[in-house]
Parts: sequence; C-alpha cells; structure tokens
Amino acid sequence: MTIPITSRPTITDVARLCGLSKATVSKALNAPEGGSPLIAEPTRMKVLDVARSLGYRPSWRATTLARKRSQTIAIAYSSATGAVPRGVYFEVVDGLEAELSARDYLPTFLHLRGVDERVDRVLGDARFDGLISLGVIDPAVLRLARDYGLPCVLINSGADDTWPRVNVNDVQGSGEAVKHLLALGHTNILYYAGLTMFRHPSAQQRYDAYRRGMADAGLTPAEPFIGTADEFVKHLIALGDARPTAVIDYEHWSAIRLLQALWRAGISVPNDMSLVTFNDTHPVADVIPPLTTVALPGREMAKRAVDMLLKRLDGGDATPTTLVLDEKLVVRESTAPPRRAT
Amino acid sequence: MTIPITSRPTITDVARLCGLSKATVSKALNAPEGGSPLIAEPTRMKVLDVARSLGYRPSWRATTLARKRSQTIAIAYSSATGAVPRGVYFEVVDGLEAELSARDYLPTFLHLRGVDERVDRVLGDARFDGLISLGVIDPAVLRLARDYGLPCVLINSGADDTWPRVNVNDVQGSGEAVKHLLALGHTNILYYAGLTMFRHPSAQQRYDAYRRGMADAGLTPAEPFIGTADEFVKHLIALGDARPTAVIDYEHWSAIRLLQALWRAGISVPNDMSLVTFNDTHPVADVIPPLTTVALPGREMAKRAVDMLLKRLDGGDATPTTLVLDEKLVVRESTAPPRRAT
DNA sequence: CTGAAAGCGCTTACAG
DNA sequence: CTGAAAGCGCTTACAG
Repeated sequence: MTIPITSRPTITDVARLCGLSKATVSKALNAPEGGSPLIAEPTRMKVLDVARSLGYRPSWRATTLARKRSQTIAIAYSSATGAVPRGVYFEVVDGLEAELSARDYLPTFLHLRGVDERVDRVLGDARFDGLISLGVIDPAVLRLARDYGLPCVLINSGADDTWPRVNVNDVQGSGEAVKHLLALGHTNILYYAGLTMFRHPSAQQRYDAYRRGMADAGLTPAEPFIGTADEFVKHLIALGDARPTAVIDYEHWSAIRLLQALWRAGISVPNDMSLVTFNDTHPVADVIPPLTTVALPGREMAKRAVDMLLKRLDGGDATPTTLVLDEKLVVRESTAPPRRAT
Repeated sequence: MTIPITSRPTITDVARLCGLSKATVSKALNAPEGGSPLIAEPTRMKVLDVARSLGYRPSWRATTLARKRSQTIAIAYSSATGAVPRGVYFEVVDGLEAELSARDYLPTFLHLRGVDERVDRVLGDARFDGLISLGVIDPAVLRLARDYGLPCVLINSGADDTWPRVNVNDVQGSGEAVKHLLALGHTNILYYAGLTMFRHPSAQQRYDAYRRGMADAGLTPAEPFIGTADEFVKHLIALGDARPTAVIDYEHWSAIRLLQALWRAGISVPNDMSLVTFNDTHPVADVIPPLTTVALPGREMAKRAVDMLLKRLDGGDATPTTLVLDEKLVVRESTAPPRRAT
C-alpha cells in the first residue's frame, strides 16, 4: 500500500466515501475515544473505519493552520560544542523530550549560533507554540521571541528577565562541595574555573559559595584559577609545599581534562589531590577515578519547565515566577582525606 | 513593538497597505534579491518596505500548506542512551544540522522508542519532507515512511533496504586497527565486544575483520568476549601467562569503561596492555590515557546523506545507491609495543 | 446530530 | 507586470 505523497487521502476523500460532510468527519475524527454528544456513535465508528481502511492521516500542515496550534516547542540553546545540547543538559533534554511527547508536543532543537537571519525567520514564522531555552541565552533571541509573541520559559538562563524561569541553586550545591572537603579535613582548597569563568552566572555563584564556605570555616579562599588544565597543573606544581590538597572544578568536562593533566604530572587523585566537580552526567562515573560531583536535578528541571510553559499556553497564569531547585552532592572516589593531615 | 500572536500582520495587511493584491505581494516577497521579470522593481521595493515596517513574517504554517513543502527533515534514531543522539553520532548530527540549515532546511530530531502510535502519527502527518535515519533502524519505521510517501536516506543502518544509504567501511577500519597492533609487534590480541555484540552489523564486521587480519598474519583469532568490562578484566587475569598484550574494543564508551576496569585491576595501558577502539568523539582524547581509535568520517557521512536526500526531493535520480566511506586510524597513547616482546 | 460556508494565511495557474 | 479566483486540507461557528 504505497501512497505517493501526491495522493494522500484527505478528509474530503473520507467524507465522500462516507457520504458525509467534511465537518462531520472532522468532528468524528476529533471526538474522544468514548464518543461524544456532538456526534452519533455509529457515524463515528463508520468514519473511523473508512479512515483506517483508506490509510488516512490528518495533515499536520492543515491542522496547524486551522487550529492555530502547532504542538511544537522549540528547545533553544547556543553551544560551542555542537548542534545538540551535551554534557550538562543531557538529562534535561531527555526530560523535556519525554515530558513534551507525553503531552502530545514535539520538541525541535534549535541550535543558535548568534542571531542571524535564519534565527529571526524561524522564530517569526509561527512554527512553534512556545520556546524553552537552555543555559545562557542571547537577550536578542528573547527580544525576538517577545516581538513575535512566542511564549518562553528559561532554564538556567541567569538572565534577569520577565519570563518564567527554572534555575538551580548553585550557591547551595557549591556550598555542599566545600563542606564535603572541609569535613574530610582539607584546609587548602583551590577553585579551578577553566577557561570560561564567569561567562555563566553559575560559575560565579559556585565560586562565591566557595569563598563563603572557606571564610565561614576560618580559612582564606584563593582567587579562582583561570586557564587550561595544563596551565593549572603547572601552577599547582609551582606552589610547592603550599600546594592545595583539594580542588573544586566548575564543570565536569573540564574536570575530566584536569584528571588527565594531573595523571601526566604524576599527581594521584585522590591520594595527592582531591577533586570535586559539577554535573553528574556520563561519563563522570566511568573515568579514572570516578568523580565526586554535584548533581543537578535534570529531570525535575525539565518537568517544571514544561509545566510552566504548557500552563501558559493553556491560558493559565502568565506571571513570570522563578523556581530554584537544589543540587545534590554525589560522593565517589575522587575525594579522600588529605594524605598529610595536620 | 510587541505583537501578540493573535494579531500578527498577514499578507493581507501588507497588501492593503500597499494597495496591491495578495498575489502581487506574494510574488514580491518571494522574488530573488536582484529583482525578477515577474515583478516591477519599484513594486518589489515598496512591498519589502511595508512588510518590514509592519514586522511582517510569512507564516510557515500557511506557506507549508500552500507550497507542499515543509523544509523540515526528520533525523530519526532509536537510542537507549537518551533523547538525543550521542557518542558516535555527535559529528554526524553536527554535520546534518549545518548542512541542512545551509540549504534552508530545519532538522527535527526524532527519538524513536519502538513504533508506537505517536511515531505513526508524526511520520504520517506530512510534517516532514524527508527522513534521515541514524544507525540501526526498526524496519517498521521504514515501512511506515514508505506507506506515507516519506523519502528516506539511511546512515549506518546496516539494513539491506531499497533506500539510498551511506555506510562506513568497518572491515577496512577494523583491518587498520589490527594492522596497527601487528606492526607494533603484538601477536596475542583479543576482541572485546561489550554487551551488545552483533546487535549492530558494524560490530560483526569489525570482528570479522579482526579474524581475517589475524589469520592473514598467521595468528589464531580468538572468539569475541561478551560481557561487562569487569568480567572481561577478570577473564584477562584468569588467562595468566596467556594474557593478551592488546585488545580491540568495539566502541569507545565501552573502551572508557574498560580503561577504568583495567586501572582498578592494576593493569597499565599501554604498558601492560594496548587498547584500540572505534569512534573519535569527545572525550576519547581526554581520558587516561588518550585512546587510539578508528575514526568515522562523521561530517562526510552527513554531507553525503543530505546531498542524497535533497537531490531526491528536488526530483532527481531516485535509484537507491549505497555509499561506503572509509574509516581512519588515529594513533594516540593507548597503544604501544608489547612490553615483553617475543 | 449533520452540513453549508467561511476562514486559517499563504501560492499558483490563468487572464488581462 | 498585476489581480481575481481557486486551492492547499483542515476547523469552527452557525443554522437547521
């Protein structure tokens, strides 16, 4: 039964074969499974039968135009690493996809590289019912969305916008990381900020929490180290006796690279140096050694964002609220008491 | 300039303000930048001006219906690991996204978990102009696509279908891995197949090439080992003096896990054991030690697949051909000559 | 409960 | 070069 795209059966075909009007067929097709007072049950059955035998499928192109709903949500993010959200957002993306498709929406991943004509077009062409952004988002994109009347929800945007947001409690999460190291007996702890320090507000908050945690324990926090993993390790070695016994790395990919750099330098984790990082996504548990990390509640973030957006689409409360979800320390093998305890 | 979605300007608004018909406005809007003999240049300029000042954007919903083209391509894959294609397909996905958007198409990632009603609906609702599948694909999906007249191109499907395909030369790639180990002086080489052995034809071909490579060198190939990384390491240890000096792992995530298991067992890579795997995607170069691996030509695969599909959509040759692209060995630090050379 | 008509916002022959 | 009309494939008041 090959149906060339040029000759898909339409609602008109179904109507003709049923001897009914298109309007009635439409009602029958859209009536709930149990039947509806708007349509005679025998009529409904007949329409369904004919439709099935014809291999009829409603055209989304037409439905979308007529109903003013595309059941499609843009998942927008800008990423240096590629066309698809990785690392931190694996779980979030999984959650969004599951949550949306359970509610009969289809997500479209929108990889933004700046705001070019293409982005303007796709945001403005009424293809989406709404937009969920991941991570730091270009304000220009949000402006476009507003101009085009596209409702948004922001995940981890950091932006102080007027859209509903779900954020993550980096202060609390980072605080737990510090407490964990302090509890193990560390007193000399450094914060490694990678190359992209403070481009994301999370990085800033994580560092702030480190400062506070150290200060509260009567210790002096250090400036964040910014540079490549190799540079950081060189720095550590240059420190000699003042070398820290523990490091907090702002992000897990960076931590994996740092693990390698330390290994090259012959510095053993966790024997010579404890390491704790952020994000509990693959492959942090598979590296050498398995990383102690602060996990973000990815599924929960996704669920909440979808809830907020769909509620808005269904005409619910449009007051932009900000949800802040807690993070959770996952202890594995990259942290241990300092070898030469005081 | 906030335009509520309920009051987006339409082509009718533009026409009215220009004192022109919708037909003429449509022509003006769609004429090439330089102008066209079908439309007076001053008219075109005026329409463009008014459209811009109005913040007019053509509705994709309407255009798609009228033109019978959605400029949207489904990227379909089934994945146990999540909503988004990972690992092997990072590069391919990047390539597809770049290639498609350069040609004015938008990809929609379609995460398939079996063929349920949802898949049937989305494949049948004429939302896509075509479909590109990644990896092993359920024949039922392909059948649906054919029923609904949706043109497909298959990447690494392994299926012996009647759709155009781009495949990868696993026999050649795996052969290079074996040759590399032989050249280093290894004679006792094992093939580790992970847990999912032979679910994907690639795994089979890689193993076959290993067999042949060994035999050609006058060595006896071993049966593939199937099991977890821990089980495999236990097996290696049990081998005692017969323990191999090199291992080929069918896939890079598996190799990363194996690296960890070997580390726990105190077996050093590459000193005690060389390891080569497949796929050159993040983070294979960042682990301990950086992995020697057989790279797949991801960008090339993507480019070719898009070429094939769009050619087909533009009415070009529809004969299903199969393209086979070579793989390429990337030598890093997980391979070395055997310590105790014969 | 069913149907005729208009509408969603575009494009496409076809006249003129 | 411009426009009137029909059409893409649905849905939605509104009558009956």
